[in-house]
This record gives sequence, C-alpha cells and structure tokens, in this order.
Amino acid sequence: MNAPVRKPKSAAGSRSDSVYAGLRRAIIEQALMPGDKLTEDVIGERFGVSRTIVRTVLARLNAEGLVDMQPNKGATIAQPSLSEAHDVFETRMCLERQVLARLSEKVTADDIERLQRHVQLETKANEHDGPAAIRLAGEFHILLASLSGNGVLARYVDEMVSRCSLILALYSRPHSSDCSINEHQQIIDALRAGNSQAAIDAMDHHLKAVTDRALLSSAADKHRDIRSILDRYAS
Amino acid sequence: MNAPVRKPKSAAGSRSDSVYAGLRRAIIEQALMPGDKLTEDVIGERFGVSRTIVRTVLARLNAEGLVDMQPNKGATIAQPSLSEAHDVFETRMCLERQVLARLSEKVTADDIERLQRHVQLETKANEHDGPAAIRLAGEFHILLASLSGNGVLARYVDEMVSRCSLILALYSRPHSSDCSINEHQQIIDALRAGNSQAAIDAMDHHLKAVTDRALLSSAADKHRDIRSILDRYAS
DNA sequence: GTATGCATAATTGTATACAAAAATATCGTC
DNA sequence: GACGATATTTTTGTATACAATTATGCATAC
Repeated sequence: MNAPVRKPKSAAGSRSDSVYAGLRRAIIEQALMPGDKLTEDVIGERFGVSRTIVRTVLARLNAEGLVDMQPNKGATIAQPSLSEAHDVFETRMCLERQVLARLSEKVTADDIERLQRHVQLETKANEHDGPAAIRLAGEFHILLASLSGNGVLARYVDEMVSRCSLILALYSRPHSSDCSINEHQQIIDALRAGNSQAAIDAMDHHLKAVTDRALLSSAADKHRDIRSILDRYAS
Repeated sequence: MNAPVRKPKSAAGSRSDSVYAGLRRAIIEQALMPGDKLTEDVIGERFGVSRTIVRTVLARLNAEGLVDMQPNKGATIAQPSLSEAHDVFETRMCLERQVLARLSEKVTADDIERLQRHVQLETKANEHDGPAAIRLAGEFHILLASLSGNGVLARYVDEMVSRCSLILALYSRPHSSDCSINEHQQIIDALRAGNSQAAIDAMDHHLKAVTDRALLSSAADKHRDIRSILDRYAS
C-alpha cells in the first residue's frame, strides 16, 4: 500500500491531484450522488484552490465519465442512463476477462497473498465502515487489473469500476456486499489453483450478479448540502 | 459521414473543440511526431486562442494518452514505450473482438454498405493523399466500433486506434497500407456472410499483422518546425 | 394561483497578470 | 576551446478579472 512508489504524475501540478483524489473518492463512496451540482466556486473554496484548478479536475473527471458537463451549465455528477449502464457492464466484463486470462498465466504467490489481504480488508470494512466497503469492493477489481501487468487494461478497468459505483448508486438498492466478498474469494481460489477457466467463470458470475442487482430503480433525490460533504474530503 | 447527428459535446465551449480536433488530426496523420514539444503559447497563437484553452485541450489529449505531460516541463507528443505498445495492442484486440462479436449479431445491410463505402474511400486516399490514408485506415475500426452500438466500447477503441498511430509512427517503417485495405475487406465479407468467427479471425489476423509491422525500430528525429505544421491544421 | 417579463444575482467561459520553475545565453576562468 | 557559474529569457502554474450566459427572485397581469 505505502510502498515507496513515486507517482509518475500525469498532468499538471500536484495541487490539482489532491482535489481530484478528494472529489473522486467522494463520488466512489457515494457521498456525492448522481445529479449533484458541482459548482466551481464551491469546490474551489472547500479545497482552497482557484477555479482554474477545479476546472482542470472537473474536465478530467468528465473524461472518465464520472461527471457530466454541459456548455454554460457546468458540471454535475454523471447520471448514466440504463443503456449506458449496459454498455459499461458489457465493456467491463470484456476487459476483466482479459485481466484474468493474463493473470492466470503469470500470477505469483505474492500476488495471491496481496489479493487475500485485500479481501480481509473488505471483510473488516463491511462491518464498520460502509463507504469504505463500497470503495474496497471496487478496488479489488482494480488490484486484479494492476496485477495483470497491462497498464492500459488497468486504467480502463479502473474507469469501468468507478462508473459502476455510479450506476449502483443510481439503480441498485442499498446492497449488502457480503456476497461480493464471497465471489471475490472464489476468484482468488481459482487463480491459486491455476484454473483459468474457473477464474473467468467466477468473474462472469460475479459481474452478472452485480449487473442483475442494478435493475431495481430507486431515486433518492433529497436536498443535499454539497459543502458539508466536501468538508470530509478536503483534508 | 455527414449524417444529422448532433454532437453531444463533452466538456467546455466549442472553441476548444476546434483546437482539440486540429491537434488530434495533426497527431493522427503523423504531421506532429512523437516527442515533438507542444508549447502552449505557440499553439494558442496559431489557433487564435488563449493558453487557457490550449491547456484544457492538452490535458484532454494527455488523458487519452496522445500527449505526455510533465510538471513544469510541459507537453510533448507521447512516445509510447515498446511495453506500452504491447499493452495497447493487447487491449485493442480484446476490445475489437467484442465489437465484432456484437456486430455479427446485429449488423444491418445499411451498416455493411457504410463500411463498404469507407473502404472505397480508403482505396482512393491510398493513391493520392498519404496522411488521409493513415487516418482513414484507423477510422475504419472506429466506424466498426460505433456501429456496434456500445458507446463505451467505441470510445475505448477510438483511443486505442489513436494511440496505435503513434506507435506506428514510432516503430514502424513507412508502411504501404494496401494490405490493410484487403484485410478490412475480409472483415466486411465475413460480417456480410454472418460468420462471426471468421470476422473475429480476420480481425485477429489484421491486428497481428499491424502489430508485427511495429517491430522494426526506426527513429526519424529531425529538426521540425511545429509552427509550419500547425498552419495546415488551424483552419 | 399561475404565468409572463424584467431586474438582479450567480455561474461559467476566456483572457490576462504575475510568480515560480526551467531552459538558454553570457561571461569569466582555466 | 571547454567548463561552470550567473544572468536573461522562455515557459509553465495559478490566481484573478471581466464578459457572456444562465438561473433566480419579484412584481405585475390575467
């Protein structure tokens, strides 16, 4: 986790990165909900940066499909349509199959152990910390992808997973992710056994289950104060 | 091509879009080569916009993997490493297989005809207009992806194709794309015959051929004047 | 009570200003 | 002439200013 890996830094300075990370986490953990308005001034004020930075971050999140931007209307947390949701799930499955195909040929004992530790984290978070549990469930897939060794694939999986949490926030009932954890364990087991097909099948099953859960519509459109939420993420 | 499709517009105003389109085309057509410096002032001056806009565009291109950005050092056309190139090709193949799997179940006669017309364009451009030929060869795959009906998939294929032209610019010899055109035709034929597996095989073969071509290193690092190149794209 | 128009406020789009960093040129020394 | 330190220029990072657009509130008419 805290290995001495220097971040290669993609774009501009490091100031924008903390805003990006904060906003992103707020979205992933469903503190900010689909449809929420992201006013540049408000965000800038909370994070202590100018609109210039905020704008950069919003554009980046927009490129990743996490926020919608309309000309002269500003940015909101994205509200994927059902058809978009299907596209995301299909693409995600396609990518994650490739991840497992790769992994089952090159996975090491270290990798397995790292995955195993992650699932333990998930289990713990599932009891205490709701938001973290959501995030960790997604991060299991991101970890898998990064272990695959294909950076491009990993980036795309990352995007798909992020967008999925948006979709779940929109369409799924407040799920208990216990089942998720079991399915994650099955994937690890299949990888450990070197059974490529079983791993892919487990992933298929897992993602299908997630997809199915996202069928019951429910819209929780209450009045929400973005400022108070952001305070917890501006650290 | 000029169907009445309104552009949903992703990010900010329409001013940045023309800069984006211009720069992107310059990269795809290999007028701007990997490693070329993209000074904000220079671009802004040529396109008649401020650095603010240019910066937005560069960030976007960076997110798509077409330009590299280093803090305090600015932007350059990306120079994918060989390992990155492998990642791109692998991911691209994974995505395009999915495109064909989808298409072979839903392709219409109109789709086929549209693809056929595109290949005709390619053939023509191959004789007269070098840069356009490069671009059109890639756009065949983008057209396929967009016909698949999965927007997410289409966006990723688009990105992969763009990055491939960078890779080809870097590692491949100045290829004649005649063979490409034949292979495109084979894919269409397989789709027309409703033969899903043949289509996927043809695509596999095609992409493997492209991959193989990108093995011979050759570095054409001459002094190049970005200004004169941009004049042709600032329209 | 609902709708319409206008005045006002809030928000976005873009350019510009200025500080910080990097690249480049200049000069002196050996 | 080569090398290195310093000054100058260029380029980037960020904030801010201002115009343009959109949203909001309020009064009036129906």
